[in-house]
Amino acid sequence: MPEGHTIRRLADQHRELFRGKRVTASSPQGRFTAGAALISGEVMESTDAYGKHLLHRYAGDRTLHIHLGLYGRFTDGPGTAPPPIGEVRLRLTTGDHWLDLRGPTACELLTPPEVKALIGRLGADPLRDDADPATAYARISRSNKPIGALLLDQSIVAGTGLIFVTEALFRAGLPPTISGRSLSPEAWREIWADLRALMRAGVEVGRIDTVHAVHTPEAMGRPPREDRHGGEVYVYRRTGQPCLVCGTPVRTAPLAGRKSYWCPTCQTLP
DNA sequence: CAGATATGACAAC
DNA sequence: TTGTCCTATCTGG
Repeated sequence: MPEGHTIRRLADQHRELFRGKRVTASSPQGRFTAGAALISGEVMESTDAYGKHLLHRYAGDRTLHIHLGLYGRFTDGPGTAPPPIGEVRLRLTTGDHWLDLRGPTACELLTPPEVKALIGRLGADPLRDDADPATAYARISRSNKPIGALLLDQSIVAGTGLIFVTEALFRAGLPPTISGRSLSPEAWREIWADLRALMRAGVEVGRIDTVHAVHTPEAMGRPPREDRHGGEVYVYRRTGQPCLVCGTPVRTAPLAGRKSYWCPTCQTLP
């Protein structure tokens, strides 16, 4: 669920729902009671998304910082909120709409300097116009680490997760294991532009579809297929299945504590 | 019903 | 590199 496109959509949705409104906040689960008390009754002024980090800004320089991690989810609905089901860390209500948050890695109030520090340690976000891809490439081209790990490093590129990285490397024809040092400036330009296009499409559609969302010759005429994550992909989590382009079985291997997937035929050395 | 798994990140070895 | 955390859902028995 949560790569950068999801966070951007949530920021847009929450802005639409709550900006300029006085919200009531609570923590039915009890793990954010003190924080909820501080924002309850305040007016939400704006929302923002930096990489995978979601910010709700309230009057009085109070910023709610949320990071969904691997399991975090929001649910919402119109009208009055139903009795909380499960572990609801945070509930925001206006009377017109309610919003529940479960399972986040982070749900905390930050001071302005803390917000600045948070944003400062994030790399280039393909979904933001203020992103600086040149600095990201400077880090990449200086590293011996595998490109797959570098693109997942949020201090280099922010908002990319395993699906976007895996799929962008497939589309670039590069295996996830080549070193950052071996990535040419041209290859980086192509990957950066592709990440921007793929993630923007993800924001539009609300799911990741790297096969159809951005036009590619091999995707022509292929009907969309629902995956577990709600989209369609070339190689992510398709271990052993035939590559959609050439038919070679998709391979997998550990990568920086995660899993990489690639087609050994389509993704060759630069 | 136990166990495995999940689009993430961090601390501790 | 391994372990830990946060929660829900899907699998197999």
